[in-house]
Amino acid sequence: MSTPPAPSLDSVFSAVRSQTAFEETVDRLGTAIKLGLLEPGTRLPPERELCSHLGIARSTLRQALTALTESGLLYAVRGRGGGTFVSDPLPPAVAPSQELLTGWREACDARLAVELACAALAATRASAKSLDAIGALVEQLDDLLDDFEAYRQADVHLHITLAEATGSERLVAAMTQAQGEMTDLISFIPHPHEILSHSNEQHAQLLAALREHNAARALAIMADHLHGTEHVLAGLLRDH
Amino acid sequence: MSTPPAPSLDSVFSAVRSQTAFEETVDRLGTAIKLGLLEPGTRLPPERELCSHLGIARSTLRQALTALTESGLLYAVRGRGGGTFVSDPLPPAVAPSQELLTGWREACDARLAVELACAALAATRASAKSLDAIGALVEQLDDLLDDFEAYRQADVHLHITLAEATGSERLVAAMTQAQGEMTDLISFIPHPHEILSHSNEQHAQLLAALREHNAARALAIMADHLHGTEHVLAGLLRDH
DNA sequence: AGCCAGAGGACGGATGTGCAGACCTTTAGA
DNA sequence: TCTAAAGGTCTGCACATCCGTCCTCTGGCT
Repeated sequence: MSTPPAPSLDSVFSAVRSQTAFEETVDRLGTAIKLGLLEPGTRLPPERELCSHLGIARSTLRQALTALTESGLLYAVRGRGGGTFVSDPLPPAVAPSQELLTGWREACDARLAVELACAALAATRASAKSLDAIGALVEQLDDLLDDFEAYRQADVHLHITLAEATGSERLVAAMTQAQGEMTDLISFIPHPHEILSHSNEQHAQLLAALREHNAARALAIMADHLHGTEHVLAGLLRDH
Repeated sequence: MSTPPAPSLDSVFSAVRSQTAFEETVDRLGTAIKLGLLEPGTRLPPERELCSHLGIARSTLRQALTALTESGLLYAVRGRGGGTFVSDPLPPAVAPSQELLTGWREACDARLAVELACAALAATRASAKSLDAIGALVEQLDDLLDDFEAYRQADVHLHITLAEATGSERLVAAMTQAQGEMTDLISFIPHPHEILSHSNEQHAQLLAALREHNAARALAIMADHLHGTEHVLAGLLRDH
């Protein structure tokens, strides 16, 4: 007896549609650009090199580059010394997609997972060098409290640097993706000076906790930090 | 000036190889079976139905079913009233793959992410019903301290139920995958009575924290809970 | 006994993705 | 002027997947 309460199998039998290499490439590069990981003006590696890095054929890579060029994120220059460059300035961001709006809570949950793990792990593993890199970003953020675009970009850098401090490539990739989703949501919300200021204070506190190797405290601060944006989003998107 | 310290772009330019629908299906079903989500003897939905649920063609689904049949996890019965069934008993587990052994730390990190998020979110969101389901599993686990196979299976159920309590489908999927990876690692480690007993005490403590809506405490307990297995693995796999 | 329905099993063509490689075009610099 | 380095184009092939059709088996109903 006591047949174990089988968890629902919806997740096992739900749709299994993996992205194509083309779509995934567009996604990866597009996100990297929007997050500022690839800054405007940056030159990408030559196609023949990049495609081997990505493990795809050049024709496939070119499909992705063409798509990104058409959406204005990249432009290509022919001839020797040419290449593919990140647009400068970037085109204005587009409104978040419907899927993202309806799934915003899940996106926040996914971010929560990555961020909490990074906070906990960085507290035990982060090298002094990594912590200094984070410290530099905290200071930098203090000068950007009045320019949300710039602030957000540096903020992304900080969080990705945190992920790198854990030494886990999977977490870095997950963090990048999570930040990409969040940026699409966040960029349309007003962020006054005092909000950003408070947010960066939390960064500083987090860093202090990491320096003390206090994982529990790092977790608490991070949870609080994320609660902020989630609360704002909840207010704005309640209808969805 | 102050060119922001660009995080390394390795993660942006790293390989992008998506699984085929066939592979993903084998994975999903195989993991579900190994985790006990699909119990031995269970009959799968008819192929024509299942393939539409999964959003793939029947021929593709059949490839996957054939692969799973050949590895002994499934068997098919022809004729009216037939179907595809989960083998009973299941074939003995195979040794963990080399990739998993070399990447065990990343697998643990990924699990940490999912589990922490689930603990934190369940503390605020879990319904009374969900909590009762977890409670039932905790009690059930207490009777299985001497049968690691059975214990592990119910343990997986508990953690997936925890994920379901958050209401986030993504977390449920991530938890399923994470548990699948961990099972391959864990199943070859000796787990004496006292270890399991201690582990289940932590489950009980976690449940208590969830009932109090005490997210911070839930996080702390979960972090501790995971630390246990990670420590054991670290000892055994240090050479890898 | 015979029919029928529901299940797995097998095949063949159509389609789209992706790969591999050769070749063309543009352009800066030697 | 020639060459090297870059993007741009084309063709052919391999393979995964889809879709539909038909076959085979088998328990239950008439």
